[in-house]
Amino acid sequence: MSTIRGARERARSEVTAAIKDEARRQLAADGAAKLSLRAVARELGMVSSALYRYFPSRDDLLTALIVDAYDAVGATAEAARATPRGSSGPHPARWTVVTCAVRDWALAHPHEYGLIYGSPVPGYTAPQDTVGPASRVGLVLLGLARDAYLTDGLAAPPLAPELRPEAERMTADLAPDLPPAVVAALVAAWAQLFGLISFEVFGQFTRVVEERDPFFRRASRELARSVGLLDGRTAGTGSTGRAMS
Amino acid sequence: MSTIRGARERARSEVTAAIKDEARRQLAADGAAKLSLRAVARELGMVSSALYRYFPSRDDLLTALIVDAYDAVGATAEAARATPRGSSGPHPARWTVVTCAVRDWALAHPHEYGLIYGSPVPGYTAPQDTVGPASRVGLVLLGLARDAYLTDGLAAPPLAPELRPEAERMTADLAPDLPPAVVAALVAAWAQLFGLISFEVFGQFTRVVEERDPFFRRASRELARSVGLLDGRTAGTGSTGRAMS
DNA sequence: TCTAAAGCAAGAGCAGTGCTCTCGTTAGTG
DNA sequence: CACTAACGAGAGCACTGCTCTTGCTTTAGA
Repeated sequence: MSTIRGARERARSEVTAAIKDEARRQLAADGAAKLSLRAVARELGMVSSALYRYFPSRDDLLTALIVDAYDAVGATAEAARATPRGSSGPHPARWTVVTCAVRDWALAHPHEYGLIYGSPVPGYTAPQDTVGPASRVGLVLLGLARDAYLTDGLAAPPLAPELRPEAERMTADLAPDLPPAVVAALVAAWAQLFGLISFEVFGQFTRVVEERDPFFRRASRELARSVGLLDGRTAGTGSTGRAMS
Repeated sequence: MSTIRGARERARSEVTAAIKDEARRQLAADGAAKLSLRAVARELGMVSSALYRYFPSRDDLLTALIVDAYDAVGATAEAARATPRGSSGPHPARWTVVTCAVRDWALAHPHEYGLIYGSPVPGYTAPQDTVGPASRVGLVLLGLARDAYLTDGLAAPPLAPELRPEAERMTADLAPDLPPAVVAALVAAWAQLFGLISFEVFGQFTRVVEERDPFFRRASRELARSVGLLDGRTAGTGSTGRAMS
C-alpha cells in the first residue's frame, strides 16, 4: 500500500536517504564533530531550514546514522556467519571469520565505528531505537556458541560463585538454552573483542603493534577459547554445559 | 630558577591551570562536544580572545586535557600497584587490584575517559605529547607481568608461528626480559581490558549486564590468566618463559 | 470537482561558536 | 629610564544549530 500511496511519501523517503547519504559522506570525510547540517543542506542544494522537515535536530540525524551503522556492522557479521567459511568447519575458525569481518568493517569505516563504539556524542543517553540494531553482532556470536553447544559441545569456562546469579539472569534474558558460564564468558568476550578493534581503529596500537592481522587472529582465537569453543577434534570431551545449567 | 624568575610566569601558569580546571569542569558536566572556549573564558571573567594567549586553539586545550587524563589514569594505576594489596599476594589478585582501580577511575570520570579511550575528537591524529602519558597504564601491567615472571614464573601462553616475529619485535621494544608470548598476550589483554571498561562506561552493558562488579572481576581474572599470571600456589609449575625466549 | 488541510522550500533572523586583528596598558629587562 | 614583550579588552568575520514566517504545491475529504 505504501507503493500506491507513495508519490509524496516516496519523495520524502528519497530525500531522507539523500540526506543520510550526504551526511555519511561528510562523516567519513571529517568525523562526527565536523558534521554540519548546513553543509549537508548546501551540498544537496537546499536551504538548511528545509532539512528540519526530515530530521528534527542534528542529534536526530546522528542517531539515524548510528542506527544505520549498527545495522551495517550487524549485517556484516551475519553475512560472515552465513558464508561457507563462517558456517562450517571448526567452531573457533567460524568465530574468527565473524570477528575478522567485524574488524574489517571497522577499519574500513572508522568514523562510523567511532560513532557507535566510541564516546557517546549526542545527549549522553542512547535513544531506544538503537538497542535492537546494537545487539546484532552480539547475537551472531551467541549463535556461534549455540551451534557449537548443539554439535560438538562446549568446554564451559569456570564460573565464580559470586557471578552465578548474574550469569543466570543474563542466560534467561539472552540464551536460556546455554550454560550460564558460557553466556557470561561470551558477554565478556564480546566486550573484549571490541576493545581490540577499538584500540586498532582509534590508533592506540600505533608504534606498539605493527603486524596487526596475526595479532588480531591470535587474540580472536583466544577469545573463542575463553567461551569454550572447541575445534571439533576434541569434540565433546569438555561438554559440561547441560550439567552446569 | 623558575620560582625566582616567577612573578609573571607564575601568574601565567596559574591562569593556565585555572583555564584547564574550568575546562575540565565543563567537560565533566556536558561532555567534550559542548566544551566551549567562550564559556570557559566567561566563567573565568575574561574575554574569549584573552584565552588564546594560553592555548592557541580549542583543540590544543582539549589536547592538554587529554594529556592530563592519561596522567590521571596512569597515576591511578601506579598508585594501585604501590598499594599493599597491589604489591603483594598472588599475582592475579594484584592484577585485579590495578584493573579495578582503572575501572573505578573510568566510571568516576566518564567524559575524561571518553576523551582518551573513545573516538579521537580532534584533528584525527593524536599529538606526539600524548604517547608518553598514554602508555603508563600499559607499563604498570607490564610491570606486574615482570614481577610475576621474576618471582613465581609465568605460564607462557601459546604463541602461533605467524605471530612470532611481531611478538619478538614488541618484546624488544617493550620488555626484552620477558618471553615474547607473554608480551603479545599482555598487549592483547591490555586492549581487552579497555574493551570491558569502555562497554561499561559507554553504556553498552545497559540492560545486558547488571551486576557489573563481579562480572568485571571475573573477566579481569581471566585476563590475568591469559597472560600467564599464576596465583603462587602453583608457583613455577608452568614457567616456560625463559625456554621460549 | 472544489476546497480545506497538510506538507514543503525558502528566507530572515537569533544566539552562540572558534578564531583573528587591532588597540591601549602593564610588567619585567637592558 | 626607556623598551620590548606579554597581556586583556573589544570589534568583527565566518560559521553553526535552530526558529519563525511566508508563500506554494500536493493530498485528502465533502
